[in-house]
Amino acid sequence: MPQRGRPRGFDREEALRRAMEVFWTQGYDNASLADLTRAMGINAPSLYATFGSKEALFHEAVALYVQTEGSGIWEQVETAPTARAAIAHVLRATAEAFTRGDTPRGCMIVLAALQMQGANAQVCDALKAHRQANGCLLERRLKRAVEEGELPVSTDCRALASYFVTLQHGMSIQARDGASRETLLSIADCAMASWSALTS
Amino acid sequence: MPQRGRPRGFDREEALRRAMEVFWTQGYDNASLADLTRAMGINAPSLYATFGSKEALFHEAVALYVQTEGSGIWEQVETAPTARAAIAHVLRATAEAFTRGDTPRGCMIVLAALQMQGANAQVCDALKAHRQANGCLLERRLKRAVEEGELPVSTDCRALASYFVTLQHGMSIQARDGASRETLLSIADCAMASWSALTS
DNA sequence: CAAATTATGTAGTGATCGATACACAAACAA
DNA sequence: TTGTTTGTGTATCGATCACTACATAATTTG
Repeated sequence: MPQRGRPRGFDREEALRRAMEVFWTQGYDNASLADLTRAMGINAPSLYATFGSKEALFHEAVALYVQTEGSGIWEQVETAPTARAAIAHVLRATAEAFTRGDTPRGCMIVLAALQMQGANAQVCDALKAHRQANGCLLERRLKRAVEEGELPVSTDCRALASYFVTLQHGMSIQARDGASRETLLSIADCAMASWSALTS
Repeated sequence: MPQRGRPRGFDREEALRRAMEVFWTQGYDNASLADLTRAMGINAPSLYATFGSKEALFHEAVALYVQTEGSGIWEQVETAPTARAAIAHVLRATAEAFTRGDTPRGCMIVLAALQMQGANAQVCDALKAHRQANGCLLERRLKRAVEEGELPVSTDCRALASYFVTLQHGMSIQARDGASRETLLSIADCAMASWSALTS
């Protein structure tokens, strides 16, 4: 039995993509159901029947964001030949992704929900977990570089990972404030110019 | 004539300070009038008679924040003997201010309003102006350091200022995510460890 | 005293929030 | 056909939003 009942009159993935863009630009709280349904081209009951609730829709939108937009930034961390190349790619890909022109500026994971009060606690915690996962990813890559001899054993991998991920978070603010791609790339260059000083 | 009519029944500055803390922790949108009046210990009509509107109250709260909380971070930029000392102080003072314990974590200017949509545009622009003013402050200090011979004339002051201010913004996210004072200080140390590599 | 002025508390404004009740439409199963 | 299942559109729900009308309290002025 393929399907029962009346078939859905819209593309679920396309609607989710539209919702992601709304959450990305406006954040979780500021994205009203009216904004979402207008962008998705559906009415509220269809949204609730398909996605459950505004919060469930947001979690799906975050998953889609990580899978599509975020992958170009973080996917090569493990496979890059060196930790230096991995982090250089993260920073440069960030500068490019945040100023693409056809997508909102900055990172949805950083910008969509920062005030953890009351009902938004779960939403905020989910984004926080994603942010911290990125930090852990960098830290693991740095530790591997120490094991492989790329970096000295005295390297403080946790501090270094925090440093780079903090810069990457700050680039979201800069992008939202209108920083150009050249500016963001120069920031990435500054960070990498100090690589040898940081790993000695 | 000292004052006419019924005297105000509460301390204006104390109420403003309470409002600042609410905006600081919850952001502009998420801070409801019910939250504000509860924290300030007054009713809505008193708030409107004294401050005009929620937005006007927010602007006053921002001014108070810059004057009280932000001053410890930025006030020594001009007077510090060297640009290096100025920026080192900014980063270390940031790490300490963001993890004080008796105040909300992170910077109100960075965290209080990031989604510039519709009615929040003016609020968002005001914070954006403050953020960019900090970047310009650092850039001017670096240019002065070039003029004074502390830094070589080849120094890209704008890129360097963007780099440090981006890191400072990212520290707000880290602080909100629970980073310890030691972690934030290690981030500041990483940035300063690369000073000589960045200024050559 | 009375008049004028300003602040406060109660109670409510219309608008919008996220979420739904309900009747109807569109598919399949029997 | 008839019954079952599922999606859609209208029209709303109670709660909360920022904000205020209005009567009263508290003070100074005359």
